[in-house]
Amino acid sequence: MGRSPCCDKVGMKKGPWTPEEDQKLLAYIEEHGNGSWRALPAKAGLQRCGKSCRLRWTNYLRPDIKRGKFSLQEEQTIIQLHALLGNRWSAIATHLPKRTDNEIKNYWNTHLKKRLAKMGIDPVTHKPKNDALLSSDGQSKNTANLSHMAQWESARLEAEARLVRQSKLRSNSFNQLASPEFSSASTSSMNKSAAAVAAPAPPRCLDILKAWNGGLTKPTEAGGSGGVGSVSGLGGELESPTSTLSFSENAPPIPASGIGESSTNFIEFVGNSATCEGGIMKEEGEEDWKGFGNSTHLPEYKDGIENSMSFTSGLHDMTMSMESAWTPESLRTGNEHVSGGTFLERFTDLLLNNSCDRSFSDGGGESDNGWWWWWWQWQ
DNA sequence: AATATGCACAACCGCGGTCAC
DNA sequence: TGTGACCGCGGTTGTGCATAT
Repeated sequence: MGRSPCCDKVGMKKGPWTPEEDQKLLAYIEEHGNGSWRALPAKAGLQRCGKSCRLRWTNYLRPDIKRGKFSLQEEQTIIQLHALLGNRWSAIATHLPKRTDNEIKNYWNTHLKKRLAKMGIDPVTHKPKNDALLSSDGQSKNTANLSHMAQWESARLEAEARLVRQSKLRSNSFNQLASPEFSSASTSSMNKSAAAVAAPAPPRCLDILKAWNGGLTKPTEAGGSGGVGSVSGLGGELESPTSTLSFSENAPPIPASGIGESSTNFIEFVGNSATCEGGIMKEEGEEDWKGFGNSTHLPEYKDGIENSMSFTSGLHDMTMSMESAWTPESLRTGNEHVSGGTFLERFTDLLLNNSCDRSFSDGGGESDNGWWWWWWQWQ
């Protein structure tokens, strides 16, 4: 469809924002919230178009924005999510609390993309440019599975991103207070309407990615039998690393109200930050995701999945297709290669595990390339 | 010291999706 | 149901700073 530019009015200022303009915008949003962006500039006394104001607010002035260098953990998250979602920056941003989609996009374009390219990895497909590495049968099978998983996760992550957006909207309209982190921030003087746009707690998908990668790739630390054992450790009820397949068959039927009034469920799901910690928020310890199969944790995720699944039939269809593609047998088959380790397995393993050992990275900047260098050496 | 080049990031532009009328 | 307004997203451009020559 498209539409004509909103800022073609004569006299609209463009270009960098001045501190005075920032102050005006902040003051207005503090006072009135950020309702209609189109009407906002006139009311706030700004010679800007609404779009420009919105951009300035969401990308710069918003109180819940973390600025500065991306951590290794954040880098890994971006890379993994980009592999799944592609350039869906807003969806990726929902899993990186306090980072904006614009910031992530810029960081990808200026740092990560180049780094991957340097390493001979296609930043679009996330595969090595020399695909000979993946030519053996088992690896092909694993790659096929990974592709299916990626498709499914992609759909689900997108759904989650939409949930977050919905949650944002709703919390905005109800003027609810945001997360404790926000309320304790230096900008605590911001009123409720401003606080309402603070980022919600991150969804749990990173838990799943980690559990998936961990289950597939991580040998048991107690000297167990490796990947297969790890998967079984996730529990018989969790045959798929993403835990969805068995749910689609065994889960109790979703109540009609759960579908018809799904938005309520979504908000509960998204807002339940307590169970989201296992993801990117938990940089220290990282213990939760390892215990993903824990019966106390599982139902919560299960609920989330069900809610997500009720969100879109497309997602459900994807799950159905996954059931044929990702069977327990295929999982086990895939894990036969764990001892040797396929490229993708080891790659994601490194992505996830090296983050715990900061000595690999961050201190050395570009020169030592951190875990990338480690991975490169392994090649 | 002056200029050229590269880099990082903020901001803009145009389009698609959604919603109200 | 069709239309237009609004919002949000992703791609692109512009600007300022840092480094190299």
